[in-house]
Amino acid sequence: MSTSNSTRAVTILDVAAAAQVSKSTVSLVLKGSALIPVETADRVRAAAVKIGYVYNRRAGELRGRTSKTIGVIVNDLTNPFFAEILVAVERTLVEAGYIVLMAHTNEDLDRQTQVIGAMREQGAAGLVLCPAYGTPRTLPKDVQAWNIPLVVMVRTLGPGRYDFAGADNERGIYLATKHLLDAGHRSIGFLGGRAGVVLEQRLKGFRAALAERKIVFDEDLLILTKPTRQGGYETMLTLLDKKPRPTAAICYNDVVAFGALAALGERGMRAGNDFGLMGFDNVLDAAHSNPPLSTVDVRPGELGQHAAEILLERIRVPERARQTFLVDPQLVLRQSG
Amino acid sequence: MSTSNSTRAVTILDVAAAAQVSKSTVSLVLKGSALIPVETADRVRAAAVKIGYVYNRRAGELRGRTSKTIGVIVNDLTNPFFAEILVAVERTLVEAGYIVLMAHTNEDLDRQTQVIGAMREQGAAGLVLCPAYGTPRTLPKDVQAWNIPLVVMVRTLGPGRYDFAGADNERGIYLATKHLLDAGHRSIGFLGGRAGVVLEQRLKGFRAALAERKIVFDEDLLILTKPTRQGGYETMLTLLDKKPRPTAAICYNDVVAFGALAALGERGMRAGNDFGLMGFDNVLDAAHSNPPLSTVDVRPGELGQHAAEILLERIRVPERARQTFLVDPQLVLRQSG
DNA sequence: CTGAAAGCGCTTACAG
DNA sequence: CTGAAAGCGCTTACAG
Repeated sequence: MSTSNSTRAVTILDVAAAAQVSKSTVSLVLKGSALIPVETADRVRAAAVKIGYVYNRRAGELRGRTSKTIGVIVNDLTNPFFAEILVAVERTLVEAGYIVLMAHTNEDLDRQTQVIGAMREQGAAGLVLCPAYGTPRTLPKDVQAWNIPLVVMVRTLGPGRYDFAGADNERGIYLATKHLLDAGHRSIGFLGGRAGVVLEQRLKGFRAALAERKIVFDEDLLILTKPTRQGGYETMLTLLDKKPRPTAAICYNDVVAFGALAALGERGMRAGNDFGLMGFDNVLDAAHSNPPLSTVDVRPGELGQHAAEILLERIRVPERARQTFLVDPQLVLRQSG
Repeated sequence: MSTSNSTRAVTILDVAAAAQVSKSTVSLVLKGSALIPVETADRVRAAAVKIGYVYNRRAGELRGRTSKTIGVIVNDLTNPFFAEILVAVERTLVEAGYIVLMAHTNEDLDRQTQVIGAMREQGAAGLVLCPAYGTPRTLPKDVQAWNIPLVVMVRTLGPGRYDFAGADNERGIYLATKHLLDAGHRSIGFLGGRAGVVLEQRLKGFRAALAERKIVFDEDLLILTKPTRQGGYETMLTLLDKKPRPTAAICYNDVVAFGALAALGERGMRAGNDFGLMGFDNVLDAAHSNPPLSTVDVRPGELGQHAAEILLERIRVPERARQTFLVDPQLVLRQSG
C-alpha cells in the first residue's frame, strides 16, 4: 500500500504505538496467544495492517532460537523422477508451515558441500538430501553432529543410523525381469546406470531373476552409461547391434527407457511388438511415451512425501528410532513390454 | 567434530575468547577485512575451526540489514521446461553467492500468495516469479511497493514497469507454422494450451503464418487443453478423427507434442512420415523422443540464466531502467516435422 | 590495528 | 491481562 521506507523498517514497536499497547502484547497477538483478549488482539491486528507491518521472521527466529526453513538438496532435476520427488517434498513441507531452501548439485560433490554449508549457516531446521555420486559415507554422521536432522533419499550412504526413504531397487528390477522372462524372452539386455549402490541393487535383482530361470548372465548385454535419454538411446543402439540380437531389455530407469524407445523407432522397431522394454520409476511421462512404457512403479511422489514426513517427525522428536521407508515396487504394464 | 551443544551455540564471542581478541576483530576477520593483520586473522580462523564455530548468517543479516536469499517461484515443475529454467536460475544465483528459497505453486493462486508472503517475511532480497494462471496484474506493483526486486518469467503480467524474461512466442510459432506450410501442409491443427497471454501470442503467430499464405484459419482444428502429455495425447486423437484429416499440427509446447507422438504411434502413424508435428520450447528430452521432435528452441537454460542476471542487476542498482529479455526463437528440425 | 558500545527486530520469563 | 527488561548472534561506527 504505502511505499515502504527502506531506511527504517516498520516494527512491532510501531504496531505497539499505533495500537496503544506494549510490544510484548503485539508479539503475543502475532503468535496467536490466548492470553490476549479478542478485542485487544483485533485492535493490534488492525493497526498492523494499517501501518503495513510485516513480520520479520529472521529476527523472531534468532531470538526464539527456532527455524522454519528446511534445506532440500537434489542432484538431478533434469530427471523427472527427481522433479516429482522435489514437488512432493516441497508441498509436504510447506503444508507443515516450513519454507524450503532448495539446491541443485548436478552431481557435483563440491557444490553439494558448499550448499550444505550454506544451509547450515542459514540455520536450517533439517535437511533432505539426494546425495550426489561419491558422497562420503560419513556425511550423515557429520550432519547429525551439527545437530541438524537429516533424511537421505534414493541413494543410501552405507550402513549407519540415518533416516532414509527410497525404493526397493532389487525387488523392482527382479519383478521387471521376471515379467520379461515370463513373456518368453531369453536374451535380455540391461541398459544404463552409473556405478553406485542403486545400480548394484538393481543388477542384483536382474541376476536373481535370471538365475531363477537358469539363464546365464551375459556380461556383454550389460551396457552402462549415464542414466539419461541420450545414454538410453546410445546403449540401445549398441544392444541392437549385438549378434544374436537380444529380444528385450531392462532399463536402469524410465529416462533411459525413453531414449531406448527412440533408438528402437529409428531402427523401425516398436517396443511391445518387436522388442520387450521395461523402465524403472514410473514417472508421469511414462504413461504417454511412444509407446506407453511398461515400468516399475516406485511412486516418486509418495517417496518424496514420506521423506518429508520422516524429517518432520525427526524434528519433532529428535531421539526417535531411525526410520526407513522403502517403497514396495509394483509392475505397471503398458505397451512397451 | 565435537558434538555441538544445543543449549548454547558457539558464537563469535567464544572465538574471540579462544583467539584472545575482541569480538569485533573476529567479525572483521570473518568478513575478510583488510584491517586485520594476517597473523591475527590466521589465529582467529584457527580458533574458529578448533572450537567448531559456524557463522550465524541470520544474525549477521539482521544486524546488517542485508539478505542473501532470493525466492524463486515456479508454477509447474512437472514440465521439464520449467525444471530446466529453475536449474539455470538456481545455478546462476548460487554462483553469485545467494541461496534460493524455492516454492512450487502448481498453478494454485492461493499457494502463490502464501509463498510470496512467506518469502517476504523471510527477508528475501529478490523474487523470480513464473506466475500462476490468473495472477493479478497488480502483483508486480505490489511487490515493488514492498521494495523487493522482482523479475517475472515466461508469462507477462500485462503492461507495467517490471523486469521480464521470456520468449518471443508469436515469432516462434510463426516460424514453426511457416515451416509446416513450406513442407506442403495445408490443413494444420493447433493442439493444447490454456487461455492466457502465452496462448494468445502463440495463436497470433499461428494465424499470421496462415494468413500470409491465404489459408483460412479453421476454428475446428484449434483444440485446447491443459498443456500436458495427457492433453497432447487426447487432443491429437481428436484431431486425427477430423474429416478430412489434417496432415500436420503445431503443439502448444513440447510436452503436448510428446503426448501427440504417443497418439500418433497408437494409430500406427509416425510423425515425420505420416504427419508433420512441431513442438515448442526445445526441452532436453526433445532430442530423444520417438521420433526426435522438431521444435522451436527458446533455450530454457539461457532464459533462466538471464532472468537471474536481470534480478542480480536490479538488486545491485535498484533504479536502473526496466529490462526485458526475450529469447529469439530458432527452429530446430529433427524428425517429427 | 583493536576494543567498548549500541542496536537489528523480535521473544520470553517475570512482575504486577 | 499487560509492561519492563534481558538477550538471540551478529555488525558497525567510533575511540584510542
